[in-house]
Amino acid sequence: MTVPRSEQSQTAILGALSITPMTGYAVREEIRDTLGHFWSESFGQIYPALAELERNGLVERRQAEGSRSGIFSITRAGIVRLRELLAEAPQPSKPRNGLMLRLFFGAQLGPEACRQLVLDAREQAESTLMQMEAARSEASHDPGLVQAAPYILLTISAGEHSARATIAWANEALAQLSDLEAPRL
Amino acid sequence: MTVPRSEQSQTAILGALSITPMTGYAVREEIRDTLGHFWSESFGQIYPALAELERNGLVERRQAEGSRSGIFSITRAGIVRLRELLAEAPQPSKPRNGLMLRLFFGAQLGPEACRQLVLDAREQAESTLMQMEAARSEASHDPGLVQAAPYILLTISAGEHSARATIAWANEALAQLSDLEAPRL
DNA sequence: CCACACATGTAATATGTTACATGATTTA
DNA sequence: TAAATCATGTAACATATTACATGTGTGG
Repeated sequence: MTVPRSEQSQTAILGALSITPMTGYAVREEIRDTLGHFWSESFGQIYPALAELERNGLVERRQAEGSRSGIFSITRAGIVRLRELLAEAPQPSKPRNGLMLRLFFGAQLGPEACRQLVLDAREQAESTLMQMEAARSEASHDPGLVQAAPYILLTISAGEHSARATIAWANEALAQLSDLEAPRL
Repeated sequence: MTVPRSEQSQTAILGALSITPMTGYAVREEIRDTLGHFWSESFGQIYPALAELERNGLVERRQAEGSRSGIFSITRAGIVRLRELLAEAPQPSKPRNGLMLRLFFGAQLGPEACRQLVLDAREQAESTLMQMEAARSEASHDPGLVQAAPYILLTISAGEHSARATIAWANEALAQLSDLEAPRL
């Protein structure tokens, strides 16, 4: 029995290939562009993982004609494995929120710097919100995604809720930081 | 120049010690109990990091009298270093949200299992929300935290916003999953 | 033809968790 | 006094990023 070799990466990769066959390079682009807000994989994980998936017969590699690039597609066994992996309980990732760490010790950092951190966070959330809205219309209109669209929209909705919550929090936080900078008369 | 040796861990540890001196064991408990929702460190990081901080004169270790346990306290230089570290831009952590990964490929997993995942997420958010409310009254009333309280409350508020957003999203998602299970007549 | 994106892979490094070993202190 | 908790540390393992090496295809 081989070591789990990051089942999480396998799940993401098999999932990407369950949509359509593609190169390893494209798998990474796909994950970055569509799952980017809640998942990430680097080349250093993707290529070894693809090699192992191939050894285990979960994906197949075909040379595109007249090209050096290999197109990976998921096998029947790969689909079965993907469903197994998805059915496992999501392992809670250890949180590492640099913004919150800084604000928690904000008394050391001072209100000015904290204010700037919150402004940055709000800006980023606003950008995320716009990207989510773009992704929403994309997912709704792509005819290749009729099966997957309702589920993908669930994740987009989560991103929107999260971004809006961040913006609302940031506005409250900025008001409170102003009170700290200019203490009550 | 020594390798960065995870500046992030140093920040969290120096921050904890900036509140009050304590043992390495207590540092970990403190981080888990008060920063737990957005930060985590394991013993395997804390003890080596404390040893290096000591070598660099950023913390000092004193033996508690009649005891084998060492009490670490932050030095003047440690405070300076902490402020430097806090002033650095928070490095965005690569997201790995197992719930979203599963929902994204929910078409493979099926609506039933997705529904259960969302129910679990909602339950967890409700639990978080209660813990945040408890933390809020604790932080407001602890006389040792008068300086830090306004900043700590900022992070608690963020946790509350986030948890409420998750609950609202989950309710929407559950409604949409019901539609999928019982298709329109 | 030059720059850039596509494509694959490995090695070095960094980061992080878990299990283990060890023993003191506290509490039931 | 037995069990649980406090306390420190290390080693083995697991995970992940980055830089590098290498080459192909494509558009200006």
